[in-house]
Amino acid sequence: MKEKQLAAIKNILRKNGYKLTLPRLVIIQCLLRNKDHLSIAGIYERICDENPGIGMTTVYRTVDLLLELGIVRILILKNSQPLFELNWPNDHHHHLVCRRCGKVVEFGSCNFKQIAGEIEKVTNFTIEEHTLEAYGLCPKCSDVNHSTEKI
Amino acid sequence: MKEKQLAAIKNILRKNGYKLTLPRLVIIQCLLRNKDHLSIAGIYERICDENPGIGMTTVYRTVDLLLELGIVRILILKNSQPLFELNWPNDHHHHLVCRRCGKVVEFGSCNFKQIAGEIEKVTNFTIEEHTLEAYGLCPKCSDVNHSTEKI
DNA sequence: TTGGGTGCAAAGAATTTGCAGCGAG
DNA sequence: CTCGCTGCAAATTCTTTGCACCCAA
Repeated sequence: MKEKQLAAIKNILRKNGYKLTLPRLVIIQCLLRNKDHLSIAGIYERICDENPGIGMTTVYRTVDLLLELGIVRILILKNSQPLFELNWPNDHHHHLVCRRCGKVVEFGSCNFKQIAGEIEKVTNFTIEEHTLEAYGLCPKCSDVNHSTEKI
Repeated sequence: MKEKQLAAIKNILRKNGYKLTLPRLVIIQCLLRNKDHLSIAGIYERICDENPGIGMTTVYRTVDLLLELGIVRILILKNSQPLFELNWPNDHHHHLVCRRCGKVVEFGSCNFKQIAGEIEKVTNFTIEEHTLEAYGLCPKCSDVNHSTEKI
């Protein structure tokens, strides 16, 4: 089933006249393999051992391309480099971030559409997309927090 | 009434043992004067003419301090440097950004609290804050868009 | 008076660009 | 074959740091 996703991505590249080169394939597979959200450096680290040839520059350029084609979504969080994740249709979700350990968890519920229309009416903007991030403490870090307070 | 706000900020600095220096005063007044959201460079540009002595480094350090003290809020948008705005209590709002011209408009409606509790229950996170940004086209850029399509 | 604050310059990160050679289509 | 893609290194851009001097409290 990852095959199917990979094939879909290959198709988008081809349809838009881009070549499927080895570095691009490696980077896409890296994103498919890691459900996590990876930074540029994170992607680079995970591929450079097995593919010593591929440089950081190529990671930047490939991720840029994938962003343009809508294959990848950027995630800009506080106190962190920009992160990237594959952007599947009908996979609308947002992120919950632990301000202590940086753990990122996805959540699906989002009732923004309920108010988007209202905002469009008031502002005359056309809303195309939105981002929503929540910050707090993950269960583990909440515990640490409590025990520190007891000291 | 800006006097009142300025006094409040001075108080926070004093209470936390920080000095109210000229550069800090100038930067705070710049933020009070400009309801817009300013980047570090934006703040610097607006103050450096009248205050040639103040360096970029001080703007970085002062904004960092104001962030720590909760006087200022950071706003991280796509395709833009981080922006900063004064952070008043009971002024919960979010931002609507034009993806073409970069115009930023504030909106107040936000029904996130309705689902925050639910997310906390499912994930065991403690949610402390959240950010919500909507992207689209402002009225002016929508028009441009239409006329270009007609050509 | 005195330690925190500042400016400058230099260091460090992060990202982009120029260009010659490589390889997918 | 050909032109898009890549790797390297250098250039830019953004941010942080070290240190001597300065000034608000």
